[in-house]
Amino acid sequence: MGATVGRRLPVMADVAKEAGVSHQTVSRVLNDHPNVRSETRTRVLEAIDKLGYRRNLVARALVTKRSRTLGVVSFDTTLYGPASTVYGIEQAARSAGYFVSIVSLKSMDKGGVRDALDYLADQGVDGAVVVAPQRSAARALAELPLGIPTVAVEGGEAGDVSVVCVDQVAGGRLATEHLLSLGHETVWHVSGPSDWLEAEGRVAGWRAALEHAGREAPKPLAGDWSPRSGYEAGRSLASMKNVTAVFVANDQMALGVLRAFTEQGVRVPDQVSVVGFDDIPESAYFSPPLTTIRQDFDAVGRHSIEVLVRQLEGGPEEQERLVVPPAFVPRASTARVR
Amino acid sequence: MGATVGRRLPVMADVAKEAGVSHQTVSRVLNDHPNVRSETRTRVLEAIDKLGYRRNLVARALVTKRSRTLGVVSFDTTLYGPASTVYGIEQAARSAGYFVSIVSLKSMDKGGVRDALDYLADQGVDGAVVVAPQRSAARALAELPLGIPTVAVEGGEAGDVSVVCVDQVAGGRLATEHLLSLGHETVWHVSGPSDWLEAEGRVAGWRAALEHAGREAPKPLAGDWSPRSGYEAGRSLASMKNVTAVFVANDQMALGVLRAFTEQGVRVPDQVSVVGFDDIPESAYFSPPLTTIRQDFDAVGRHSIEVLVRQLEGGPEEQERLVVPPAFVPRASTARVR
DNA sequence: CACTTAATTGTTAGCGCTAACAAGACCTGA
DNA sequence: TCAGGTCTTGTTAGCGCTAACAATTAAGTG
Repeated sequence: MGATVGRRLPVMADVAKEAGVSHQTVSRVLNDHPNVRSETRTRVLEAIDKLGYRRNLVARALVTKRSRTLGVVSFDTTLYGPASTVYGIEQAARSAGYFVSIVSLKSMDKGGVRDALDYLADQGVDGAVVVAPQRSAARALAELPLGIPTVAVEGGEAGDVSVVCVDQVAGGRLATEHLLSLGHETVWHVSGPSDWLEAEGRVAGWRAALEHAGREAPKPLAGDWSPRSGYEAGRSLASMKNVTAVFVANDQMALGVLRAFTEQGVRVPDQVSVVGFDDIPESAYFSPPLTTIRQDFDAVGRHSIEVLVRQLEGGPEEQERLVVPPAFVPRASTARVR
Repeated sequence: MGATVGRRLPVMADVAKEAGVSHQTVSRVLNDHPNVRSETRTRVLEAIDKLGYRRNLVARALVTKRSRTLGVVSFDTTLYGPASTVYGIEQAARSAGYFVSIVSLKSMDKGGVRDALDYLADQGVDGAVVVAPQRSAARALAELPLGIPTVAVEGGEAGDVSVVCVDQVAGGRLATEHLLSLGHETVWHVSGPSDWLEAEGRVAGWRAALEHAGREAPKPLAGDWSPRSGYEAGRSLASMKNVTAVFVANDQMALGVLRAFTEQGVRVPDQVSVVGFDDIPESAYFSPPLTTIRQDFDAVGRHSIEVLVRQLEGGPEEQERLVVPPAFVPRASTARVR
């Protein structure tokens, strides 16, 4: 860990001279080449330590044509879901020995996704993960000529890229079945924006569960994931007389629904049961604590990196599809109908 | 946007041949060198377009010794504050023409920060932003021999690195003064973990406002930012008779406090007023909607990049300190004392 | 012990780009 | 007309590293 000799950072040749070997031998030591005498290896290692040498990864990337950097394109990482997913991706990538370069987009239209991917490709990333929760993004990905191996997260049936996602349909079914099992005649639904695949999956699961139980599906109320839109849906629901159970497509909107119910004097879960989706850290402390469906974002992130790395490091190059199951989290916002 | 000729990606020499010039002229066009005949420039541009050429930024970085990539080290980007800050950083960096490489840490101890910075330096980043909200991280940063220009976000009086932060003391004062102005005799405080600079600043602001008004400061209750810890503090507070106003150091804990009060039959704001901190998207829909102090994370992120880029691009190299003011957001969780 | 084979090291070339210098084309004004 | 300058372009070198091959030395084998 010695100090640098001059003001110039030491390069491989400096280490070579110090150790009395050729720079190629230094390279061999650094790359764990088998055929290096252990005594020589020690000498080189000591020289590296003495000079405080650090390999120049840019030069290395130029010649190997691998940067050991992965790109991540995500929709608004301020939201809990994307943030958690990206976090999982980053952790997994780092422990697999890759750097992560992130592009967070305000809108996932085709142009945006293409530009982001071009941008990353320019930088020389070896592969990319695209968190593509909207149908538009998934389609863009399917249509784009991809220059680099790419994995889609929540990307629907995206062309010839591998996909890792949470089973949204199962989640919607889980929520709905829970409410039906409590004796509710039917279950209302506050959905996410129709362009989102996750929203669509949850609607499908809800509908399937109702149909399976032979119940009529009421017309879903459309939200946009925000607490505000949940609040508005909640006001509508509060004004109807026959609503006893609501499945809300995410926890933030569920918070808005709860707020509207509270304002209108509708007691949860006494009069109406509410189930959310996501299990954000706050939902256990809502009034009342929210029964919800947990998505394991961390697992999604980790898996996406596993799939990508498998493709990069000489896998069979075939398209994979990995589905992560959601989990039911019972809390106090649901109760048996009276 | 023509197709690639062979399977090999075109390089500068291919463009040069296509345009009938030397590769250096192509380089000049790409770098907006002044002395290129406009006719030649056009010819080169056409060749680039025809071949679908994209400059290899890795090779460029090797020779210029600038990668146009900035590193970001942050504490758990799953949290709203860090996530928003990193988002602001990323947007600002991109529009300034820089890539962003992110390392998100679970613990910001000295070793972690050093490793992260080394890691980024290895990758060849031109500079780094460290979101260092804990005292330990700030100290680590101050003591570390920094190889690259670095800016600290929320980093206290960090050695010789520039700092961008929100004025936490002013925020604490704002919250407390608001409560006092409503006629409350004193204001209780649920603080963040003592290792956090933000927590400390808020305590200081709270204390200063109370002292200025000649009031006794009660012993603060320590939390850890989580709703759970707020809930526990809330239960303690609910059991005391003389509590009429509480300033909670973040919105998540305030949610827990509200939950505890609701459970104990303490009505907010009729019996107790509550003020939070951060203004997370959910807080407008708490029960009741939370009066809070907003931090402009986006501005913090943007400013940190401005400062860093100024240092990188030949600024006067002097240490800067930029303070972003917080904003008071009145909602329904506070009321005049009766 | 000479002769093959393997282990270890060195030498050379080149990844794709920009910087530095060199050289030719083109303009001034006297 | 030509010396002096400015524009425009080309040539050469090299960033720091790894790959490919060459050269040297050590180790087996009959």
